[in-house]
Amino acid sequence: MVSRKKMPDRRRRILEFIQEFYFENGIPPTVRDIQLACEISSTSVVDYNLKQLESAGYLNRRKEVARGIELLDRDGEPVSSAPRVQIVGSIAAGEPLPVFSTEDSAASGEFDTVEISPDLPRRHGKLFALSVKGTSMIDALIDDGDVVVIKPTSEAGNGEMVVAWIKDEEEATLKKIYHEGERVRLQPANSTMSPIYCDAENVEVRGKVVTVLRKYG
Amino acid sequence: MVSRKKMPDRRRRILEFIQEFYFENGIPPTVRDIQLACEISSTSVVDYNLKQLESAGYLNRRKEVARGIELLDRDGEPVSSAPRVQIVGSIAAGEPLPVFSTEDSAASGEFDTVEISPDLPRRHGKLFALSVKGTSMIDALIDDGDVVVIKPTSEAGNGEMVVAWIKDEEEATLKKIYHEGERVRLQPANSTMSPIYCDAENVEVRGKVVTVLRKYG
DNA sequence: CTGGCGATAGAACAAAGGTTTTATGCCGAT
DNA sequence: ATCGGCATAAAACCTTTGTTCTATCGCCAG
Repeated sequence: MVSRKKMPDRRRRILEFIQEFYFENGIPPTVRDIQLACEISSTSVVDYNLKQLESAGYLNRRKEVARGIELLDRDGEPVSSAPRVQIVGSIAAGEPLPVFSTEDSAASGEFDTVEISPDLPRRHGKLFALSVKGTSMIDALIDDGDVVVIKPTSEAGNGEMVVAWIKDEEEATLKKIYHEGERVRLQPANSTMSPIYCDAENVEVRGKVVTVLRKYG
Repeated sequence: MVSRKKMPDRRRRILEFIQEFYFENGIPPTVRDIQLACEISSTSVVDYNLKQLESAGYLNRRKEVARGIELLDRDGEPVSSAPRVQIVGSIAAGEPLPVFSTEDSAASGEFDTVEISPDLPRRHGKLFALSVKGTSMIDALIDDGDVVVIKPTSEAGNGEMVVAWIKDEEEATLKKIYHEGERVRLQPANSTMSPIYCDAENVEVRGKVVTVLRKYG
């Protein structure tokens, strides 16, 4: 994370223009596109400001490459047109959930990934995914082979679908959570199934489900 | 729609490389990037093939603009970074499905839309979506408020999840379809539900489910 | 006042990259 | 065989575009 504070009007205007241009054209603007749009008298001024923006962490510049500006998000990651999240493991009742530290997901690129809708990371930030094994989650409307996209968090409001770790059982499940005083109710999404009640101390929320991806065909 | 038939290997390779490059770098390749990657001896050959691809409707080229290649989908629309499909109506057992002509969906912009993963239109072409009302589809792992993304088609293989129109009943359902000689079995995804059997003549496939979108939180 | 610093200018350079021109090999149809 | 369309080549050509150099202006602390 880099400094993100006050910035000259013109610089801000340049940044906004880049975003707008990229959105409208699918390719980044050239230095001279920026110069024209922002009514700047010289390309060197654009270059100067781009360098500032780069060291402030707002963008990358590929050297000596036409349209080499690459916008970065607030984590310094490139704003890709097709964001992907890693499938860091699988989840199934009775089996332990793999260790997932939010941090190391950027490391090792040996995970499978799934493409997700671009507005998800915009709204929720860093995400990861779990592959669902078996039909044991069918009560939560989640089938074998589905992929659940998870936002890491240790807190969840009532009714949210969460990855809950039950310490006693060393077991992870996907359920709706309801806080009821000293205890926690883990509620399947299907009314024909009965809820599970646990001591609040015994349940640890690992993340909440943001979306489910199911592949047909 | 333009001709989409056999194409020389090299041409196909070029097209694939462009897609790959764009996906990996967020910007289109240059003529020389293509030349290098596809082991072509001259930029003019690349140019020649690009012109062919352009008139075949696979891409646009912005004249005299660096990295001016713009990929098109099979309807000739630019491949946007965040494709959206229209929610043309809702579906619920017992209620009629709204009329949806694949054509007019481009008209009137008064529909709600949902953002979808970019690779869906790449793979399936034109899509639309239906909002699911009520929990009557819960047997198919689809909850109230879910949105199903549909690829319009009148044919479906065994086991595919389809929007089926039952003529007699004037009713649309979301089920897995199995062709069994003279009749058709419409199978819920949940084993506790019984299949519906219909005369093959009485069932009309309107489209197949490509994905389900569910919003949490 | 004056040196330092951020921001702006104008102009020119040089590499990157789109386009064109001319020539050649490879068929399949006539 | 041979003519014409299709695909490939090699080499320039020239616009676009990233980069650099030098100079200026406003502001502020010392």
